[in-house]
Amino acid sequence: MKVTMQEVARRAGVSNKTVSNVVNDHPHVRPETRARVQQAIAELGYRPNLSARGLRSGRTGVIGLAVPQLRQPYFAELADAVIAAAERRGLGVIIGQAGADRDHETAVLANGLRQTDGMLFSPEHLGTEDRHLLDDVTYPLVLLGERIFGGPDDHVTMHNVEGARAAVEHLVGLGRQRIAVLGAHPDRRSGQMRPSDLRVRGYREALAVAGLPEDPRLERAVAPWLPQDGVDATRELLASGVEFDAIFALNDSLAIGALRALAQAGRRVPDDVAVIGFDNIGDGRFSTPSLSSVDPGREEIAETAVAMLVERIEAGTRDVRPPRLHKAAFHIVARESTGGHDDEA
Amino acid sequence: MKVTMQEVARRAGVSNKTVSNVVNDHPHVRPETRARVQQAIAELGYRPNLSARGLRSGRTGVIGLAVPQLRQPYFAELADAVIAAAERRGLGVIIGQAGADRDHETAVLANGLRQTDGMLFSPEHLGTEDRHLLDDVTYPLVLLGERIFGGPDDHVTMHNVEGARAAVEHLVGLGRQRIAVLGAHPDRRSGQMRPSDLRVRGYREALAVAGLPEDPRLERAVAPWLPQDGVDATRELLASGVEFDAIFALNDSLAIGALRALAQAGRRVPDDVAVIGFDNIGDGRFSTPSLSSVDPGREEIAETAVAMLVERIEAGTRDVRPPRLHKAAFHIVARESTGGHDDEA
DNA sequence: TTGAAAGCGCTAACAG
DNA sequence: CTGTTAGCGCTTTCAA
Repeated sequence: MKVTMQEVARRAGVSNKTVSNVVNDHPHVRPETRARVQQAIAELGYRPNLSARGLRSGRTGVIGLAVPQLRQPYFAELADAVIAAAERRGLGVIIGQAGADRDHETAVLANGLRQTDGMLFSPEHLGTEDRHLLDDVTYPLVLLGERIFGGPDDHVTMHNVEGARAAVEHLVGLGRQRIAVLGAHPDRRSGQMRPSDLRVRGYREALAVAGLPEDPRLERAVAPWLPQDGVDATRELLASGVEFDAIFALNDSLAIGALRALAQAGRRVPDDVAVIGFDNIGDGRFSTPSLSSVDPGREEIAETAVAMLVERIEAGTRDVRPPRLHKAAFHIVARESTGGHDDEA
Repeated sequence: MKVTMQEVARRAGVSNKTVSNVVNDHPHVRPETRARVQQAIAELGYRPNLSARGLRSGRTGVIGLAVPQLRQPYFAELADAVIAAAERRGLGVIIGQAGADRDHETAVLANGLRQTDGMLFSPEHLGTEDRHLLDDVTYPLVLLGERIFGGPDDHVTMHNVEGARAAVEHLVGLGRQRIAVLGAHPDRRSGQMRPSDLRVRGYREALAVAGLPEDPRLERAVAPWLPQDGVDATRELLASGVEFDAIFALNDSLAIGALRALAQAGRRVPDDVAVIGFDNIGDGRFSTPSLSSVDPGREEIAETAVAMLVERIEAGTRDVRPPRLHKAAFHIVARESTGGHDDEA
């Protein structure tokens, strides 16, 4: 069942050092010796014990990824991309769900995920005011999203402001004048850098550029950002009686909820109301109508984050280099919900 | 940065054995000694090295989960549930994507996922004909789904035949007589136990019970089971000119594609065509119309699979006990696409 | 180019 | 109740 390097060495008539060299593709092994060792490995079914290797080398070959919940499509797709990026580098990925509350998130950050060389962390509840928690972190860490700023860690994020602005400009370009936004944060403390704050900022910038007035009745606060919340917010918007001819939902789940509530209320999309979301999750391609969105560059985010984490891990310590910030390229995906041509299905 | 048990022991004025006892909640430690050790641990910021523990104990405290792709909602939700179940037992989960092809799946099975005590494996391409691959597996393994039968491993799966039959009976109960099925396997080799084969069997059983004739034109082969495939299959069905008043899609992604294709073709759901899927993924609640489905008991599957794997791991060897098969309880969720009351949104 | 041997940090006998 | 000690399987000097 469990074969050790010793046994392979004995079988091949060499020392374990030589076996180790072969296993790790070190040079300076005579071809015939290598062949003999490889045969012994095959015959015995030897598989290196990664715990021992990890103990010896101080590396586990595994990175952690902490997200709020995998069942949210955005995070599932992100995890998919992260796993693929890690696999390309021969790394495994342990996924932790930091869950619904702040305490759980704090615990995940404090403990890291077990058995990993470093972690990618996408906080939902922790903010810049919790920056001090980062001081106690002893492992390489890359943050996803810009919830926590000012720490010593690398960040990989998206163009929240610019993407939102482009989304609203897209609506303006369709001639829409009364554009509602869904998903502003209920707690409007200043100085926050939550995705909601940034995307609302982009929304306002676009209005300003277009010379359209801001109307507080069009800014709907909702949290969290699940489809049901989109349904609720849209119903409230409809019930409020305020006129609107477009909705910018701060993520696609909200937008999908909005599509549903609009359909139930008999509003046609995009004729009566144009709808655009944010994230470009897979579901948006097949909703009815298909959903326009801001594609935030998920693959680029995953690839860059893993690359940065690997660099930090290989550098050995956490703060050798100044923190870096990478923002992935975004683009607008126009589908039926904004009158776009049905691009795919 | 890295504190060892030795240092904690020195600081607390005890031996490392005592520290070990404290860390692992072993009994027989005087409260005051325990307190002293805990204080030393806190002061030094000691964290046990899991590689060392793993090397010593032969356990890593991590299990593997191999699925085709995390971006498919069914697998994302399954992974979500598995991670939660594992976390309850203090275990981590490494997720591997066995991907699109058979070779990759074979490789994952052969190698296991690195650094794990055992694996949950949900094969998509491997079938019973590949059962011999299981002979070479040396780690505890629990299979999800019934693609591979006859090996020594535990299985956790769903009531594919019964669930499908119930779905079709639901449609029959609505008075539908011309029920199409989407997602039969293109390669109709006999003796296969693929989900598609089983669900088609349930479909036929329900027709037989209802006294409805089978019609090959109503059985549409499609693979894989992504939304686009549902769109394509539904378009072909429409183009074929065969009459139908209901669609049973073998999974929800296909069903969502079908809803889309029907909407584009101007067919009303459920008035003209009732639609039901299988899996009860989250998206179905918010599609337009909301999607009826068979809920396969995902939580139960995850919980049972993890429990079985833990048992196998603790038993030590792979074939101490005869293989077990667990099928989770299912139930029909009736939503708008079959004229059901809109239960949630 | 290969061998011998020393640990990595932890757990579990075994002693006391 | 607590200390001593021997490895777990691997990598890696240091020699040969």
